[in-house]
Amino acid sequence: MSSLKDLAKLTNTSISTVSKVLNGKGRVSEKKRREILEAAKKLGYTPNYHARSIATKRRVLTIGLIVPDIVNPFFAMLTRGVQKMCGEDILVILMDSFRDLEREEKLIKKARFQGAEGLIIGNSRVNDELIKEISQYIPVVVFDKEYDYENVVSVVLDNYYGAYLATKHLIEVGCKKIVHLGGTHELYVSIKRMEGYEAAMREAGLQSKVYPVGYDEKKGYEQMKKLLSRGEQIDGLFCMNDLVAIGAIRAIKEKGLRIPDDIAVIGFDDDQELCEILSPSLSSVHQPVVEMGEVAARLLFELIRKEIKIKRYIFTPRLVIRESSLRKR
Amino acid sequence: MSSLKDLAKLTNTSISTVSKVLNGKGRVSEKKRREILEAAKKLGYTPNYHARSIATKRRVLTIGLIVPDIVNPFFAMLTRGVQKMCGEDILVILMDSFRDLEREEKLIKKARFQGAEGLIIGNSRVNDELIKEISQYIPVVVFDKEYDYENVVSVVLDNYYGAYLATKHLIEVGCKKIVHLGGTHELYVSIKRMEGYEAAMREAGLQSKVYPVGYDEKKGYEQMKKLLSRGEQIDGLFCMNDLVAIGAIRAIKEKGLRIPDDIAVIGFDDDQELCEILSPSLSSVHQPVVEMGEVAARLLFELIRKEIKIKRYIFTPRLVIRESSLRKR
DNA sequence: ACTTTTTGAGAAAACGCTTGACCACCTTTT
DNA sequence: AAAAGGTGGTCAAGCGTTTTCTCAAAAAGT
Repeated sequence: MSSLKDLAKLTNTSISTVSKVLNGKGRVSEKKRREILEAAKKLGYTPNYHARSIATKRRVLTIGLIVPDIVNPFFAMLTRGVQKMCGEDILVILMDSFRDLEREEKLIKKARFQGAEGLIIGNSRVNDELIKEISQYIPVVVFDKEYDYENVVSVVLDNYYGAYLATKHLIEVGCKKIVHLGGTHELYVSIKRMEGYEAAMREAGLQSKVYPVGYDEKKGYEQMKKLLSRGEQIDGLFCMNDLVAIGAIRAIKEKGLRIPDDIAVIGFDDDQELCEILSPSLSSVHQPVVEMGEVAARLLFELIRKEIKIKRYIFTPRLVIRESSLRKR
Repeated sequence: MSSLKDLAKLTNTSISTVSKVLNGKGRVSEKKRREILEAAKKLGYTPNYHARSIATKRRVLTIGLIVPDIVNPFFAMLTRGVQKMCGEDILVILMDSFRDLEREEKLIKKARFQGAEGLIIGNSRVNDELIKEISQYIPVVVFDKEYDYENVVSVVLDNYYGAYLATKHLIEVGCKKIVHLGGTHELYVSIKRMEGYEAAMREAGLQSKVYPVGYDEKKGYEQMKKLLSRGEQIDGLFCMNDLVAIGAIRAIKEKGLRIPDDIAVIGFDDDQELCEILSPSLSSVHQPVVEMGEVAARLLFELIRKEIKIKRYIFTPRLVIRESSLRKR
């Protein structure tokens, strides 16, 4: 990499002159200007952003956003919310961990050495110790899990309540044999959703049945197919997210069963565009994701400026009932 | 913001000692160490990343990725591809323009002052002059449009051919009155798709009918509803992307028409997860988006290192036929 | 008690850049 | 011809770090 020094040497001028030419400041003769510009091109000079940044004392605030899967609409919308709050002057470095735990850990550890002054971690599976450690160095906002560390703020949806609402709704439309296709037990979100489901079932005196599945359409399809083919009795299905629900629906249709009459289905996340597009349209527990992203970013800024007031921000979910669960009793 | 200097002053030590403590290097007495750590906490010291970066001469390569809409799966997948190629050590600053032209321009202009050493611009509507100008300062990789500027590389899908393929397919399954729901005329992609459609129609001696619509489900729905309600004769529909197709399908269903028997529909982009989920599943022109993202990133690196060989990289689309167009003649 | 080694701490250069102060030289004015 | 003003350019300080070198003081060895 070439520097101003190199350019100055090459053109027999001083560093300051070169700098002035390149920035269009001060007065410099046309001749020298040309020479310098030419030399710059020849050496392929690029200004060192860091040096400039420190010389001008202009600090560009940079935050890191770590998501497990940017293609998942949930995280895409989260990202959108964060970006909205960041405007044009705060930088967001996006890191997709591809649901790879090892990669996620590396990303988290490296972030602060890469300029991030704060971290928003969407739905993580890394252990608490790492969060604790990293939060000693830079502030962290996490989703869907509450921590009691000083520099960590949680933005969570009340997953328990959302699951409870969904399950109760299924019960109300007359389902008796309600199954829950859940996520892995590593994830706080999954656990809470499972608990909410179980609570509603218990309350109604029904027996709960939980199958850990995963997060995508394929997993939902496979699991549901398996369940149906071994003759499991199901008339209601609460899925841990919309994608799983969609997969399950595919399996149900393939089996020739009707939705919602044979099996009523409800998802979680409420990716509106997706849910409404489907036929039958998919009932789901709505999370105000974009808003959550905005709040996360705002809280992170406050945390960075050390003017934080709260430790967590809880959003309350809302049930969106569509065709997939609207059964006439 | 506090600096090492402040800490040194506060603890009556030197800058170097403070630095050593904070980095756990060299030897420092336990007493001083404590004092310094405490002061650091008190002042809320955060190391200046830029200063460190320049002192250690470690340059973190940073690139900017500008997309019009991260929630759109196309761009989400693009992002994923870019991230894949970037691994853990190259930083991606993501900027969502929210399809706001003004914002997009600002983002592009600012990027280089914010540390980006290269720019990947996904599907832009900004004028060529801006691209030309900015590419004098930092290398640019663009999608879907070919430029003849020195520092710009294009990664494009052969949109013309894709549209041609799709239209021809509709013709082959027996459609006669094929309508194209297109994007705006500002976008190169849209134009190419329209041209491909028109070419195929001309070739078959059919009359083309193009309606500029937009990019999302709602727009597709509204336009199609309008067309149907005014009694337009349609038996085939080529949509400029999947979302528009989905909206159109909703309108068609609402009208009580069958797909593909009354109207065969085909989309563009082939967001697999989405297309397969639908019923009927949606035929679409497939773009290898993730791969395109990877290639874009790779080319950008080469451009930054000035070892670029090519000016553009063309991907050839492939038709994925599913239920929505599979009509028995 | 004297030398040698270890330990703790500071001074200073360097990283690449910006910027205000400064200075020669050349014009123009009076 | 002297003063005043304009050019074109250099010097040097400063931004916040890291890191090597140096040095004094304390600890250990003789």
